[in-house]
Amino acid sequence: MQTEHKTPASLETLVTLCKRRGFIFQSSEIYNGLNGFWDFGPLGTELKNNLRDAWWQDMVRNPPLGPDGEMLDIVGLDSAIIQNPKVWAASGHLGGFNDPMADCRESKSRYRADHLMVYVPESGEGTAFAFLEGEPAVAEKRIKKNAKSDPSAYKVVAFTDLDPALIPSVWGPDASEPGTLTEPRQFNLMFKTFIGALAGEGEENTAYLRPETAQGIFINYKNVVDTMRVKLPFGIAQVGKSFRNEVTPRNFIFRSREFEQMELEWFCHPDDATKWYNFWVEARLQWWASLGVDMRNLRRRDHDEDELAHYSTACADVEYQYGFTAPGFGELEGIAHRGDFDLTQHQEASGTKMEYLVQETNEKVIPHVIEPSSGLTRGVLVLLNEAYTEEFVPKGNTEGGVQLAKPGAQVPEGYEKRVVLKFAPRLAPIKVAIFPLLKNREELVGKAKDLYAELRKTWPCFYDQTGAIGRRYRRQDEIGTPFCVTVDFDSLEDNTVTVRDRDSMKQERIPASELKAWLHSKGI
RNA sequence: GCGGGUGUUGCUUAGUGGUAAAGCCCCAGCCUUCCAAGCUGGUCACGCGGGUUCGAUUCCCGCCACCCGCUCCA
Repeated sequence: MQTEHKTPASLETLVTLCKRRGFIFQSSEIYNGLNGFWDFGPLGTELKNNLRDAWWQDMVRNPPLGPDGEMLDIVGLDSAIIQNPKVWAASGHLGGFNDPMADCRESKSRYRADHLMVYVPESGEGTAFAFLEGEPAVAEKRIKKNAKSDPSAYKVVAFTDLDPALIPSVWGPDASEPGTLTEPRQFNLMFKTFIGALAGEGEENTAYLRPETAQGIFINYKNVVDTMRVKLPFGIAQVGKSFRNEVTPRNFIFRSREFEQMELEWFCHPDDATKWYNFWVEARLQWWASLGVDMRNLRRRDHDEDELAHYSTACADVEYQYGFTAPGFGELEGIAHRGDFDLTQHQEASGTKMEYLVQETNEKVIPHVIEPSSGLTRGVLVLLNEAYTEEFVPKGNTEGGVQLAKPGAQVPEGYEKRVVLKFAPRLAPIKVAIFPLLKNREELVGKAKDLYAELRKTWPCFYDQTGAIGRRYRRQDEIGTPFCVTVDFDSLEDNTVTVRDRDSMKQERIPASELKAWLHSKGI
């Protein structure tokens, strides 16, 4: 059945709901928060774990069948967050991205500070004129025109060596007045730390929090090949935290400085790499759809050649129409064809041979790598976006059914608004809620608690006896609990219970003895 | 990092140079035989730090966080 296409929820709506219902909190909130960091509350933790477990189940333990219907071999890994800094030198994360940069506030240009030179008046007083190394003409012209002076009255100083107090009097290369340049700043996005309790903050003690989980896989590639009897092609998967010192964390948990990734590195023969690349792009798109994400909100976007990263020969993103990007799309997962870049880099930097011997042909190859790299944190945001639904439901009963609320529409006469998170049952933080119909009847309460004690052995459950039954249903709707079980007076007679479905709001009477089997059949 | 905006309880709002009000939510009690009912009571807030002032949630400064636009996203 083709369902109506929902309008994406605004970010503000989601942030508010997440806080109110215990999904996601601002990190360090009681100390005014910390930009770019978020804490997962009780329900957010369950949701995130469920997404992670679904990925692990569907990628490592029971991956999809390959392009020729064959079973794939993928093994798991959990590498350290802090690795030898040489890893990041070899991967390219350190080199070339570690230079101090200066911005021009006016022209918005960004300069490598070590490429900027400055004409400073010998007297030390007055405007100084900056120019790009090797292009002093602009500055010399200005000295004559604006300072009515001659370059010989100036000395040339590197911008990086300039007294910071003089920066406000520096005239940038393409500014229309002095004082628009910022102080040089480091732009490396890796978090630095220092190893050893007594260690100083010297270069020799510096280490980095990993900016991606992928490198932990590459540096263990040989260990896995030597111990796990894997044969090409095979995959190594890892889920874990990564850290990037983003210039601008934005959009709730979409871009945060601490986040989680779910990454697969698929090692294959170079001749087959294109085939596997295409396979994984399609497989990953399908996987998100299998979680109940509306295909109309997903799309594949192939990177243009000029936006490919230095390591990549092809890359496609799985994009999602987030509320804050709509009608556009934002990245959810990237599938990169990394070629043999990483293994070759580590082979050269470490001296460890990364070749794989293909027994059948006695051929030694450095495998090529296809990397489906997915954001677990972003995945949670997608699930929340996708699940969030506003509906109009008839007051007092459910006979009139439910209808999707249009943004800004008035609630129709006789209806009221319901907020419901329509998570796939597999992903819902709480699977079953158990209620006694009334809390002032001991028999109902006792039986409901017995049921709760039994069900919580198997599933995350929630017991609630507070308020009217309808209120309790709505509370569960708002956190996405797929099933509510109510013990009523009939239950005392014939040992049946009612199970109320979150989406249809319909009830079904089930013998208590069959409840577990019934719930299992619903995919929770 | 730059520019603009915002900041009163969990949420939505009111208000004031003399430390704050309401609705919803939440909690407790009563009631209630299935979809946010009712009654009674209750908890909870002026983002943080300075300054001015006898006194600041209110005025000023700084900071922090969030939102929008740039920038960034290897």
